[in-house]
Amino acid sequence: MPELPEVETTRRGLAPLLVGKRIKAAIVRHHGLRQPVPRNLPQLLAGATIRKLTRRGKYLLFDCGTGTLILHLGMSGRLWLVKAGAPVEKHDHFDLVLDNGTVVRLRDPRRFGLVLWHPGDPLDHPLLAAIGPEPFSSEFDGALLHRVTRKRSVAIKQVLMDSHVVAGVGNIYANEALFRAGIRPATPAQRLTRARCDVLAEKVRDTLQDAIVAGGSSLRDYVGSDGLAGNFQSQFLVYGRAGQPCRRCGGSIKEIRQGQRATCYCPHCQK
DNA sequence: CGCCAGGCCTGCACGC
DNA sequence: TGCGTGCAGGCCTGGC
Repeated sequence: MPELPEVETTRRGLAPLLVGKRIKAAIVRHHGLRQPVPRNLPQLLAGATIRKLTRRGKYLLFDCGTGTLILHLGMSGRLWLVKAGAPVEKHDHFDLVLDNGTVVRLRDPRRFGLVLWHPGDPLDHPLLAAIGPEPFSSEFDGALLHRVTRKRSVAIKQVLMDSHVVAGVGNIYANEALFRAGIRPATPAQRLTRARCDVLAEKVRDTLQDAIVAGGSSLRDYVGSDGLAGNFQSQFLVYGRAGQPCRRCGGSIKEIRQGQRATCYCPHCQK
């Protein structure tokens, strides 16, 4: 499911409902996520007040004063608010029970998500410390893309999806941004000129921004924290459109595989 | 049955 | 030897 726009949509939907609220209890129904959920998490969270809800890459960070609850939605995770007593379904692995009669619920069928605790500054957590700059920060620009690609022969699409280069860009938005930039996904990264890196950085930001405005993309079962589906998928230019006409030139969108991931592009518009 | 799916970490092989 | 880089595999369930 979620790349940066979906995580940010979730954050924006939940933050006003959670910040300042007190956690009555935390319920872990399944400890077997990508990493084990800490056994003592309920004790750490009970009685804490949520001070802030922020995001770093695809990680959600709940500032609880004494430490931070770190949450990742993996491929199939969804986080939303339900009323206390709402029926629990098969893959509802984690609940934060608030003292106002609502519950923050994590559902994650594939269990590639994470629920972790970190005392102190969450950005020091090993999983977060190594992440590249936020795409909307001034640190991420064409100069950075140009610098980090100089010695890399791997395809530019795989560089975009490398979270150590830039945070939050997954398969969908890498495909879409490359189309907007007019760059072939298989282009060896080191062959991009500085000018093309400038365009690409700009298009990455534009694509993510447009997706956030649309409330993210809803594929399969993803819905936002408010239960509403995002609709950026209706604006996809290439992702999932193999064999369909390019919205710009009318030619046929092509699909290849890169690193076991589907890549879609227009051979005419992307060089 | 096999293959595919929005993520991302680890370990290994390789070349400089 | 050490480092960066580039792959493949693994973690899971569900849908086609």
